[in-house]
Amino acid sequence: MTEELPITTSEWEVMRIIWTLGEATSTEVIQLLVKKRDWKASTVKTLIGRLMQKQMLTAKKEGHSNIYQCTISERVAMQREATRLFQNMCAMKNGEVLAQLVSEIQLSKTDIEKLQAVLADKIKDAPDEVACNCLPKEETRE
Amino acid sequence: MTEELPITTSEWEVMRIIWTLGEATSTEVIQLLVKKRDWKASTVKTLIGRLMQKQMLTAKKEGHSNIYQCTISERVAMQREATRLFQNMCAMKNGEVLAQLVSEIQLSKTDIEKLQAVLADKIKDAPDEVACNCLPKEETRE
DNA sequence: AATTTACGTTTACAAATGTAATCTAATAAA
DNA sequence: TTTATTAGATTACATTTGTAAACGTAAATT
Repeated sequence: MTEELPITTSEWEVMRIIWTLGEATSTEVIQLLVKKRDWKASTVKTLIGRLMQKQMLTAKKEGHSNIYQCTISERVAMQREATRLFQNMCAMKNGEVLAQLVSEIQLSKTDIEKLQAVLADKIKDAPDEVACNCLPKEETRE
Repeated sequence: MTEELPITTSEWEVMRIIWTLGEATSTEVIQLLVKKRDWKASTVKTLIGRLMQKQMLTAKKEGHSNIYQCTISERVAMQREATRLFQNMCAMKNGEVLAQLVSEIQLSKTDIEKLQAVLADKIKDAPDEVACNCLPKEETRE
């Protein structure tokens, strides 16, 4: 039973650091975020505390202090956010939005090739159009 | 100076209905959301009120009641959300996440072709890899 | 005309979030 | 060993969000 508590925007900053470092002490996280976000040390401590409660982080004691690790991979967390977002938006417009997004963000050659492969496969049984799912039922404007 | 107030998840439900209908009375929105989300009429009214404050909706008087319209297009709103999301996540992993996303969501043939065109163009000057931007500066783990 | 209903506005209230100060116990420095 | 510093835990507090009831006035019904 994986917990589904959402990670907030601020908490996300903390997670990114620990994901990237693999593990980290509060001091390390604080240093980086004080620089990046201009937060007070307390703020970062609070966020770490909340992430512990949400079980997004675990800590192993190292003398007096803790070393924190993430309980979920960055990939999985990102995937969840992205999927959740698109599921809450109009299915009919997802394609266009995605196209625009793809054109905006940085992608490596490898990323692009992977995307091309996925698309080449997907186009085989793609529908001619995707219906809008913004209204419940088949309520239509009369 | 377009206002940048974020639309919350609940408010988003209201917007989707009005976007789809083009314009709508509170009664219409209430009917649909009571059905879809099981909210009380009051709740929907509150959300409409907040969206008015955030200037995401405008109203034209029609007798006693109002007819609401969105001040921003669904496409643009979706685009913003999607862009904002990806900008807050690891640039290095965006590609993989996107690939997974593309494989999961519904896309029409046309959508796919559009994506393919974007990618074909983009691959020309794509970098070999995209750097992780989760840490500020060039702090590296020593 | 009297009454009920509908619609917009105001008020309510708990939980989540952003941001932080303070307290306490342990460790390091003097 | 006394003192200063650190690190985690507790408390704080304003704003936003989710969810809704109550209120006042215009409109529709009786």
